[in-house]
Amino acid sequence: MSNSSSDEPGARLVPVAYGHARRRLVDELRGKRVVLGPRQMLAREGDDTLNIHLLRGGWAFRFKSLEDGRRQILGFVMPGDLLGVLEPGAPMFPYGIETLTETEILTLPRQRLLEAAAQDASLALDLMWIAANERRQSEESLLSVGRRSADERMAALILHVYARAVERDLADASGAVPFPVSQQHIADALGLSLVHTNKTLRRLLTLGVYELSGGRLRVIDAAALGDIALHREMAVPGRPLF
Amino acid sequence: MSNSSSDEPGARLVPVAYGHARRRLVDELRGKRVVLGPRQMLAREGDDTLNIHLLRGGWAFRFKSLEDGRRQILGFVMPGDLLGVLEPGAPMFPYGIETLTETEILTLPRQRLLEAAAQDASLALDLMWIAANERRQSEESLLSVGRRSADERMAALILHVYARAVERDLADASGAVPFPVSQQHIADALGLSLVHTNKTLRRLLTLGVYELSGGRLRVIDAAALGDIALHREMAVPGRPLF
DNA sequence: CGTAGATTTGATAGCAGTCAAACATCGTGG
DNA sequence: CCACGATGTTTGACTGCTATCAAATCTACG
Repeated sequence: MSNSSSDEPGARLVPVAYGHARRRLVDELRGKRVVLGPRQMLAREGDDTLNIHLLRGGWAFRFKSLEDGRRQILGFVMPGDLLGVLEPGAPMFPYGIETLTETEILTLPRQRLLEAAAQDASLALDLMWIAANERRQSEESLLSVGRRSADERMAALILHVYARAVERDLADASGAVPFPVSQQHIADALGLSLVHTNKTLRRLLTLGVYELSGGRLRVIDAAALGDIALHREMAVPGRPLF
Repeated sequence: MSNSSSDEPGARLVPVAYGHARRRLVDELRGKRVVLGPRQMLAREGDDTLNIHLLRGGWAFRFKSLEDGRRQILGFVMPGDLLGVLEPGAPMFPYGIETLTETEILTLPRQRLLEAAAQDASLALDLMWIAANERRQSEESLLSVGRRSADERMAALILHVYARAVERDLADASGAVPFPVSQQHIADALGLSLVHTNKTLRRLLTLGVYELSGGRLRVIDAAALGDIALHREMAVPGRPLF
């Protein structure tokens, strides 16, 4: 990932709270920084849950798959997201994680994190917030995949990813945000075939409501996309800053 | 919803921990017991999040819908489940809740619950467990709806609902559990049309792997259903008992 | 340049949706 | 006890959205 400054990547994401209790906590938990290249598996379905990862820079995605290879992308992961299994007692990852770009990851021993949360209600509440928020996002996807047409799903995905990226200050001056995915990834996120995804993307493109090229996405007409998607999603404020 | 004994309904669900700290907590939070008939809206999409509900008896479902009426059922809710928005800062319900049977509900003031969690890390961790577990279930559904065929989805749903109900001791002597839903509900849960749901249900029925009638479900051949669904889902132990 | 991966397009197939209507079930009222 | 209406289930006919197949570009890059 590219942070032009010499700052630790991702640091600007947490301008206020970083350096607060969390910093100490992260140090005490003996997190380890790791840098991964693109297309690396951070976790496979069924892996042990020993570690929890904090994505400091770069993009990845979470997915589940069926034995015959069909794959469903559960969500795209961007800097600031937490990756791991929070339920104490769950021995295995229920999903896999693969990087899309070079990523910087802070790996924490899960046991220590959960123990810390057992001592610190505010940390536990933060983790609860995260889990609850991810459930919300999953359920938004479930609505899309279950009940929206291809066009509608695409519009909803574009809006969702864009809003989330903007929220995290990933937009450049022109309003474009990174979205380093192939059409195959989009297809797997929407439950569509690659070919149909391409045709859908192309059809929407002629409407001039968004741009997607070179791994960057720009929403031009959010209202129009919202109309297409029959979409009225609202982000929840108050995300904990790690 | 019938407990022949004079016990408080649902009490047998928590044979060990009930009467523990949770009981006190529930009392202190000034929860109110409410009984609702079938087909009652416990919450609508967009409702304020003032209350969190604990389902003590009966069944309900959570759903999201699009403006034109299409509806996606996010999950079926059975005794012991918690219903509410955990993210502090979220003002509105992102989904609706409707009862399927007569239900008994313990309604808690959300603010008090969250405040209590902020004081009590073990409570916060329990809530985190619940949120994380619901995310897991949503994502299992997402895989189904996104990548499984109608037959596969149906098999996966049957297995999932059955396992969850058995886990909560809802099975009778014959191994049947309550599943008080219409085919329309199943259709909305699977992202299928009513007609196709009927045909799918009927097709699977001829295989003799399950029975569903009179609002009760019995799995006859779980292995066969698992093969159909390409399914290898595992429940996580350690659910908090409220 | 040559090769691998990604995008695009056209043709065809099929799973699931839609439409329409018969049939079943059940609670209610005459 | 049966008629009636409302809700839910079942079937058949037809449609169509999306998948699949095949192949032609396009792009990145060693």
